[in-house]
Order: sequence, then C-alpha cells, then structure tokens
Amino acid sequence: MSANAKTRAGERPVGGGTRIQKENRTRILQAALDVFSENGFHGATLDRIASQANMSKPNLLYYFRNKEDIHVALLTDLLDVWLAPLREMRADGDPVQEIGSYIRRKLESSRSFPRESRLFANEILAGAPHIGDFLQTELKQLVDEKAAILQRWIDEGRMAPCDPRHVIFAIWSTTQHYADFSVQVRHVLGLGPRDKSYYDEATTMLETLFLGQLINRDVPARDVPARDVPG
Amino acid sequence: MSANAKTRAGERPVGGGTRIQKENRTRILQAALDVFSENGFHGATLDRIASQANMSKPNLLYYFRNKEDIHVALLTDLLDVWLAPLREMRADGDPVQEIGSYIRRKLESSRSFPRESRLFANEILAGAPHIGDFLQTELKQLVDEKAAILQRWIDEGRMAPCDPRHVIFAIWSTTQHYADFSVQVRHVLGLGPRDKSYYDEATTMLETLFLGQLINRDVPARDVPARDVPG
DNA sequence: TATCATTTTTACCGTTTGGTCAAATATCTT
DNA sequence: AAGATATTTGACCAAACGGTAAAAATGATA
Repeated sequence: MSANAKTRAGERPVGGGTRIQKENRTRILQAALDVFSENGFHGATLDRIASQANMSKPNLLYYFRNKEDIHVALLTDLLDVWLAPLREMRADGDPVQEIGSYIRRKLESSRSFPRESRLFANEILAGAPHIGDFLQTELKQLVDEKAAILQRWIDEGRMAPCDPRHVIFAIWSTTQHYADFSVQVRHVLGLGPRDKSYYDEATTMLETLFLGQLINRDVPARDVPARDVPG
Repeated sequence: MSANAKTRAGERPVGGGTRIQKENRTRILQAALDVFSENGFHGATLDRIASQANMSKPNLLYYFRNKEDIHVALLTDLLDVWLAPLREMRADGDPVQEIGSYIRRKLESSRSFPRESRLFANEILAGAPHIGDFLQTELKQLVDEKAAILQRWIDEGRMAPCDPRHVIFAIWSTTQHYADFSVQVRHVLGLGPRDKSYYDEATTMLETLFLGQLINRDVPARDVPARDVPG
C-alpha cells in the first residue's frame, strides 16, 4: 500500500530518479549557477533562476525543496572541481616542475569555470555559512598534506623557509583573481567585456613570480645596461 | 520666501550640513559598513542597518535617499583608502625596496580595513555596477603610471620581462586575500574566529615570494643536505 | 486504451523589504 | 519665550519574494 505513494523529486531518491528528473535537475543547476554567480545568494531570485531554466517557479520547486537546497547542491558539486588541481600535486617531483604545473592547472580552472569560482568566492565572502565544515576538515586536511610536501622541499634547502600553507594561499589568490575580479582586470587592461586574452600574460607572469625569477637581485642599482628602448 | 524651505539632509547640502547631520551620517555609514560587508548589497536590509545604527528606518532615510545611496557613499569613501598604498610607490627607489614596502602597506591595509576590503570585493564580484567608471579611468590611469615604473626596472634588467600590470594584480590578490577570504584562511590554519595572528607569516612569505627568494634553483635535485628532521 | 504515477501549471498566501507621509518632537535663533 | 527650522517617529503601503495547494496535463505501463 506504499505509505509514500506520492513521490517528490525534491527528496532525491537514492537511485537518481527518472530521465526527466536528471535532465531538469541539471537544467536548473546550470541556470542557478548563472544567476547565483552573477548576483550572489541574496541577489538571486527563484523567479530569475526559473526563467533562466525556461521553467515555472513551482515546477522548479518540484525538483528542489527551496532556494538554499539549490545553492548547497551547486556548492557540493563545486568542491571536487575546486580541489582537483591541488590533489594532483606530487611529492616526487621537483619544486619548479610541481609548482609550475599547479599554477597552470589553477589558471586553467579559472578560465574554464569562472562562474564556479565566483560562486565559491561569494560563499567565502559571506562567511562560508554552508561549507564551513568542508573548510575545516576536508580542505584543511588536503592543505596540510600538500604543505608537508613543500615543507620537505624547504628542509632540503630547495625552498626558502616559510609556512608552506601561505604559499598555497598565494597560488589560490593570484589564480582565482582572474576569475573573481575579471571585471577589474579587464577594465584596468582596457579590454572588452568578454575578452580573456590576458590569461597568457598572467600565466607567464605567475610562473616567473613563483619560480623566483621575477626580481634579479644581482643587478645592483641605477645605470641601465643599454637597451634598445629609447627615452 | 525660499522656494525650498524644507531642507532634506538626504540631499547633501554643499557645506556639509549641521553637527547632527555629520554625526548621524557617520553613524549610519559605520553601521552600513558592518552590514554590507557581512551580507553583501542584496543581503543587507535597511532595517538591519538602522538597528545597527540605533536609529529608526525612516530617520535613516532622512539622511540617505535610499539604500543604493548609502552603498555608493561607502564605496566612494573607500576608493581613496584603496588607492593610497599604490600611490606611494616611488620611481626613484629600487625594486626590492619599493615592492617590499608596497606589499607591507597593502597587508597592513587588509589587516586594518577588512570590512572595506570585503565591501570592495563584493562590488567587483557583482560586476562593479557602481564603480565601473572609476576602474576604467582613475584606477587604470594610476596602474598605467605605476606599471611604467616597473617597466623601467624591467628595461634596466632588474626585473624579468613581463607585463608589470599583472605584477600589481598579483600583489592586490595575495594581500587582499587575507581580508576577503579570512574565514577560509582561519579554517585551514585551524585558528579561532577572530585570530589574525597569521599576518606575520603572510608578510614574511609574500616578501620572500615577490623578492624572488622563494625558490632556490641552485640546489639541483634529490638527496637531502642532512637536516635534523627525522622520517 | 485504461490506469496509475509523474510532471507541469494556475492561482494564491504570508512575509519581508524598500520606501513614503504626516504628525510629533527636539533644536536653534532672535 | 516664541517662532522657525531641523530631526525623529509611528503608521502605513505597494511590490517582490519564497513558498504552497490542488488541479490539469503528460508520460509510462500493462
């Protein structure tokens, strides 16, 4: 007699649901990613998400119980993508190689998933109300693990002594900057609203920076060693 | 006969207004800074701002015509503070000195004005709807000007060839990270909710990084030069 | 094709929110 | 103290918002 005859897609049946449910879920999440990443949680409305998904609001609420559930679903999906580049860092490589390729992976991630990056940034800025747990457990664990690799390199004299976790912070901030603050980057560089051409320059610069070749301390001071630049 | 007998504080009289007006304006702006920086523009409500300022909502709206005006007023005040550290960069110093002290100023700014930093970050994340002009004109101009100084150092062979504007971006992102993403930083480091002790480590690390001493490429590979770390 | 579960829509509700208005109160000036 | 001006408040409003209920439509199944 099935006490729960009336199924509700919003309750996430274990098996994943019907074909229509899967389709509509992803449609909703795609639309929600657009709207949340552009307006933040409070700036986003169910009406806008629904219309972006070509769907009525009650229909949307048939698949997700409420606004927060959509947000949490997006964040949860996000975390794997977010962790992936760091997970790939190997202990048996050398610093130049490993840090260089980590930077490239992170920049590529910013270029490919700017909406996800902004969603994450918004959540952190708001005080991480939904993923505080994740930060304190899973993320902290991974960072500690990878920081130990860097610490090893420090002990070997291949890196300067410093808290390696801050090195990771620096890579996060510089690379994500190009997704989260892209408006500022483009305005300062004088680029158009969709122009992402700065990523190549950014890659060059960040590799140079993190591989310790930005500043040449051997050139003492003053007096230019004749360059072909006039003026 | 004075066609405008009824004065409205919200219309910003040129002279600055009465004593009470000045007091209440700053009270409101302080409260609004708290609320906006914690919840973003859409997450903030006039009721919360008013109660934070120990003031009724209609009274608040006597001093500012609407919510957006408060936000714009905060942003406008902010921009000077935001630009100050970069403005101080001198052309006649040397790279190590100038970049080092710029980083320290920026970090100090993050530590002292985290709410302002988050307000700014929120505005950029939202697409800079209110300060797009500022970014394209005033900020771009200043960056171009200071980038020219860095370019000079590059031409002199004292810095690696790269787009110096991206160097500035890197300094912005790494330093502001400690204000905007402080929740993440604290959770990963395992610190309490108000602990800012990480700023010293951050300063050390960022100076090392930007002054090109993070990685020692002279130490070739493998085989540890005997350290007192077991395992 | 009849039956049943799933999906979608229409109409609606209670609350919150940004904002107004007119009256009441405080402050300043003479 | 009186009058004018500046400030504060309580009552209120329309729109937007998150969310619900129930019926209608669609799809699956036998």
